[in-house]
Amino acid sequence: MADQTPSGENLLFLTDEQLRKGIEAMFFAYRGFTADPDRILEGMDYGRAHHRAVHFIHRSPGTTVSNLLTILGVTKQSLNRVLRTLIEEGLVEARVGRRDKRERHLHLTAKGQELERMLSDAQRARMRAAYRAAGPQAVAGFRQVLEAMMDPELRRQYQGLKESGA
Amino acid sequence: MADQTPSGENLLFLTDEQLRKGIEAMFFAYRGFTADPDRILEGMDYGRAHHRAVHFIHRSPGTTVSNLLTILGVTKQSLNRVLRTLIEEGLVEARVGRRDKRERHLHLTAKGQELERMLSDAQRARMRAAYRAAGPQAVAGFRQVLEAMMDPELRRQYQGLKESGA
DNA sequence: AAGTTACGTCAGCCTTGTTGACTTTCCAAG
DNA sequence: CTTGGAAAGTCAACAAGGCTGACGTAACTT
Repeated sequence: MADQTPSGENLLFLTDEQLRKGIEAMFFAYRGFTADPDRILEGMDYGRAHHRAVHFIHRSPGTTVSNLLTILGVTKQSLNRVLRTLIEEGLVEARVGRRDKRERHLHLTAKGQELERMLSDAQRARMRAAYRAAGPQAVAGFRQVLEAMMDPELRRQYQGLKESGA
Repeated sequence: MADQTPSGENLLFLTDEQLRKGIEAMFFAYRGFTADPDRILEGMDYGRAHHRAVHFIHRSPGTTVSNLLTILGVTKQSLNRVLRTLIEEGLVEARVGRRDKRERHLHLTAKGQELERMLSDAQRARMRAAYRAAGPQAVAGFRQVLEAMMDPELRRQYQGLKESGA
């Protein structure tokens, strides 16, 4: 219960300096994280917002617009602009719901899947390299800390995506 | 050298599914990461870009404009817009260089430090909670993976920031 | 004296986010 | 069967924060 080493554990990893380094690590790593897809997208008519939509439609085929809205955390006007171009250009198909005809169920077309694969190949290549360099133990820690950083609401969204994997 | 379990190690953490979960974890965690400062900033005249500038000026007092440019990875026009308002509103002071009078050395004023503290307190509180929940082992892994994800150029920038820690 | 560097600035554009207002469609409950 | 509200789409306007290109000035370097 003492102020120092409260549970006999070394708490040096909770110093402000360590926390600041963690913050900066997130900042720089996120830049790397988005760099490859951004590079691929530039020149095409699409951007990061399209990538996100395509990713989650791939991830949960048949998802509805409002589902996607919740996951992406943007307004429907914002999402709609993105979705409209994806549909117009034949990357995404919006099927009217069978049960509830107000809903649109979103699917990637062959062309959409092709783009998704290009983007996620690039992004996974970087993740794979990082994972491999750091090792399984580090990867487990990485995932734990990231999960703990999420808002509870988002954490549930995240965990709800199929194949939660331990 | 076989295709399966190449080094006798368990490589299940490198499956596409695991990599995708990692990608999604980054996405959702980054939202949490920026949420608190964003909340504080909204309503003020500032945004995320101002936060970043203030953070790195605090971190490296006396840094020059072009230094900051490199770290933030934006154009000088973009940074200038942000820096101008920070200087006008008395959060940042730009001192003409003693040795090289072309350079401007950036410092936070008392008012600037006050904002920096508000923002970083909020952001560190979340990091601290996440670190505490995950434990020191996990934190080490977290940092390792993030470093491995950075572009080499950015990794050097990151490591160059004082108090590298381990 | 000439060239280069650091910084600032004007103008204009793009992407991606926001509000607010309104319509259409459709399910479900009274 | 009507009606209330949810789901989706759309128009308009705006803001933040990126970008490019073109210039200007002061100061350092060769």
